[in-house]
Amino acid sequence: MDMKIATWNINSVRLREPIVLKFLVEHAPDVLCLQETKSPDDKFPHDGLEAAGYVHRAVRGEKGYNGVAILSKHPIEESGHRLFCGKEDCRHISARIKGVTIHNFYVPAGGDVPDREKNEKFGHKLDFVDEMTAWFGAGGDAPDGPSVLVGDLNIAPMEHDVWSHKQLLKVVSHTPVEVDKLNATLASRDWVDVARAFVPAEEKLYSWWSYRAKDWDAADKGRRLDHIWVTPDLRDGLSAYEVLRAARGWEKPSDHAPVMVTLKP
DNA sequence: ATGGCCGCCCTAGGCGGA
Repeated sequence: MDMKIATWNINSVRLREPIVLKFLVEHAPDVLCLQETKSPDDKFPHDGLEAAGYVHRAVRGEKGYNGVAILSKHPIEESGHRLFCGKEDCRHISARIKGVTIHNFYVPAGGDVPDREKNEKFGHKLDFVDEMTAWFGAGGDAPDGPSVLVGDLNIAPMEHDVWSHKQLLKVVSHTPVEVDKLNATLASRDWVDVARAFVPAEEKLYSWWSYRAKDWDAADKGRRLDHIWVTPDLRDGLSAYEVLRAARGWEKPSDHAPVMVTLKP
């Protein structure tokens, strides 16, 4: 049986519960990974999601910021999380579902200035990505076995993952130092970048459009910040990939669109 | 042409987003 996995930076799960439910009804993923839930666990909208059929949930939230969650139609066989950069912030959660370990990440945005001497948020972001690389790499102790890594990684690595490569080279999310570090994470377990297994590298592909643009759709100054990676043992099972761009235009939208992958056994 | 926008919080301006 196929397994459809979606990832979505929801920018407040309580405010956007209606469009989460709309997405679940219309696209029926087996698993939905959320970031920026901005909700303590005791205020998470469990009831609506339960009624929608997502009766298995692993949530890790805090007040006001960050927060990740994995919602599933199928049992969560094991779940866990790891702390990064020695912080208790809620930026990672994992769940094993149907034998596949799913990692859901919310990588720090990194602030405005791409210089760790002047901006400690940028340093935090770089260190966070380094720690991911070490954890998944040869000396790390991340779980073995078929795995999927999803989330808002806040880095658009390739030239056509941004609307203007040249204009964004010094903008946090597309600087060479960030891209190099993300590529090191990608290499740490020979992860497959699912988006680019389906969409040629020369084709523009985005998952995020700023709220500040007057007309996000017409301006189309997007970035591909949301990613789905799979371990090589899952490569042959990849059967579909989609960025649900339409959701960026829904009522009270998130600035990120949901991204989906379908895996065949 | 990035920012003119968002959402959160001990309700109102500051913080974080990217």
